[in-house]
Amino acid sequence: MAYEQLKLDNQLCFRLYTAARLTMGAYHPYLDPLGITYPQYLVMLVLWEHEKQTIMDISHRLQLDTNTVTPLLQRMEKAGLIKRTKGKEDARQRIVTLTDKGLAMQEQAKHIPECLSAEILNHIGSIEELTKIVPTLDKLIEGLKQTNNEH
Amino acid sequence: MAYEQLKLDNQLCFRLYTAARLTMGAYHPYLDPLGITYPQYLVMLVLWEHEKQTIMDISHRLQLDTNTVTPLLQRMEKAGLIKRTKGKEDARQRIVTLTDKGLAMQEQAKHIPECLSAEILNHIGSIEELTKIVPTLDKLIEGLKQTNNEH
DNA sequence: TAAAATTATATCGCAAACGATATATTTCAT
DNA sequence: ATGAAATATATCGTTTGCGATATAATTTTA
Repeated sequence: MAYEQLKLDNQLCFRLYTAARLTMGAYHPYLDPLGITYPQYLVMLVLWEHEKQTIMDISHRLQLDTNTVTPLLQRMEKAGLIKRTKGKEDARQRIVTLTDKGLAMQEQAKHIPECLSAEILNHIGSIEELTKIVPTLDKLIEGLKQTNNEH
Repeated sequence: MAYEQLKLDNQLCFRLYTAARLTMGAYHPYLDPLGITYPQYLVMLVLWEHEKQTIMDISHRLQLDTNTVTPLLQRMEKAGLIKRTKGKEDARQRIVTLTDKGLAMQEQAKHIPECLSAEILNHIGSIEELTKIVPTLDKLIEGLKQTNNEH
């Protein structure tokens, strides 16, 4: 009935879309106790790596536009995880820093990656198989950044 | 500063999340002329494969809950792409079928997959490398379905 | 140096996702 | 056959994601 290339099972993107959503779902049991969502967890990862960052830094790092990141950070500020202060050198910028609460959360979060790995390992056999696809995903991401910039 | 395992570059999920979003972005130039979004495109793929489906069928196929699919289908019905009729045997069910407009869209859409492939190929070198990760993604997805059902 | 272009962030509106809850219909148990 | 459990779908509320637009500060250009 349908064209072969239009079948759902032949769509790489559908797999990425589904894998991404289900993986975020798998984080739920670990992030709920911390009171943060998966995108907020990503922001925390970025800030735990480098304490002081502008909105631009964060949005570049996460490949998200500021119209997504700004409200995200506003909610995180309201939750007491971060502070947003005006830049001194460039007053357009906002400097984002962790609060004590945000910094302390790192200790509670440090086991999350291995918990996730263990849980997936239970159902999939080998983690090596997953690490093997990382370089391809990175290439794809780099390629798509360019593709999307052209339009 | 940060724990090694908490670094963003060590997160598989972040790659999936980013790859999925950027891929959806790459569909934009092709889906905009059709007036549909990427999730709506997925629903069309499902319906082009099997004309008559219940909400359950569609949501199982796309791994989405009905609370996502129902509003999606309502918008698609308003756009004149599908019809939703009460099931005759089981009145709880809704049978979703394509309108003429929805069916005709298949012709306009049939080149989209190869356009996407070509575009990615431009920036990444080989499509084979991408097809190689498909079995791993499928295993991951199956594993995550189970993981998420346990909680 | 004043106007124009650029840059950094914010706001708005809409479409997804998804947890929680509600409603209607069917099936099951007694 | 009737009340209870299960099933299919819908609704509500919140957070994301993102295009479009606005605002404020900086840099560039004439």
